[in-house]
Amino acid sequence: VSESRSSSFDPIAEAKRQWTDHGWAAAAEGMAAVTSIMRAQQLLLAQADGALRPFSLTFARYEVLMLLSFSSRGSLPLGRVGERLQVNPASVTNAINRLEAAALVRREPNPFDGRGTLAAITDLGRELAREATLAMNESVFSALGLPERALNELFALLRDLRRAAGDLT
Amino acid sequence: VSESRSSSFDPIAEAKRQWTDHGWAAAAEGMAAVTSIMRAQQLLLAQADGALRPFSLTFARYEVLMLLSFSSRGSLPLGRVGERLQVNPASVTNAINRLEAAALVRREPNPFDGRGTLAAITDLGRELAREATLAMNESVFSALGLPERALNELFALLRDLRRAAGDLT
DNA sequence: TAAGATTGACTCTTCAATCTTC
DNA sequence: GAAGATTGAAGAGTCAATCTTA
Repeated sequence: VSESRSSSFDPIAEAKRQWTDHGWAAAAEGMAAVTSIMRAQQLLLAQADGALRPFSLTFARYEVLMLLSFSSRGSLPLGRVGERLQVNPASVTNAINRLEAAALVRREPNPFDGRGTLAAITDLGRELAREATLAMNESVFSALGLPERALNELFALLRDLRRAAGDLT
Repeated sequence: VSESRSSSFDPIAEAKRQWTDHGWAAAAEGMAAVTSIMRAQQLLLAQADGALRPFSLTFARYEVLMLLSFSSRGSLPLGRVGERLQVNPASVTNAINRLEAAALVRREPNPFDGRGTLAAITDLGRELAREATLAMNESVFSALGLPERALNELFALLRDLRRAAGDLT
């Protein structure tokens, strides 16, 4: 195995080596893949939150805002938001509370279900979502430093992983 | 574009379509890759925490324990733990507090630096780390449902991404 | 009885401020 | 003054319990 001659040390590659040395070779690839995903998420989340800070948004709330802006009526039942974003009902309540406090979203009663509540994006919310997306596209999504082909491969591999994990039905 | 005929609906593929429709095609692949990583991390973290629950460990604390068990002396300065795991000093303090409360780790003064503290793994910590790893290998790392070749590709792609993000020097 | 939403308790993370030692 | 570590406050996530309505 050749080591990159520049001072590059990868903790995950090191862990993989340890796994093999301890007789867990069969799980070493999976360990390395899982740990890589965890670390990449951490880095990307920090970048995203940084890009969104000027808009007083977090990535979680940005996702909610984009989901609403893409919905055909500009509003969705809170439960459906949680489904699509795969987060707890409690997290949705929290996110909508903050978005509502910032006047980016309004709560409305669900006309089809007296128990339900709709989250409806406001004009201000649409405007902020557009601006935030420009920032996200420039500072995060277009700044990953990987060629398009690699990004598509990554998407495909992770889609398989999500499918195997029971996500995506 | 062909739709899988079984009821498979992928929110991320849908978002990618929206990105293209809104004139953000140049960033669509990056958006899909980033969102995929976020979602995959969420799923894997839930699986990991589930597998570690019988041991009263979280993934964060499990990583600390493994790092210490692999270190040559069985102990490391807290600062180095944070470096390797890429987490805040405050998070390290918290994790070590819990591990110490469970008698899996002991704090010791750093003989080479009066300001510093070492985290040293105990025999109990080593034993629990071994058992937890068997569970993680079986329920998570070997249960991803992807062929070894795909896992290696995933690792390589994410290593490139981490490198471009300034991780990994 | 079940489903939609909210609340409160707890965990984990980050940030700013602080304390000790170099 | 700078570095290692800790503390307290705030954000965001999960879980269990609760309230209202179907």
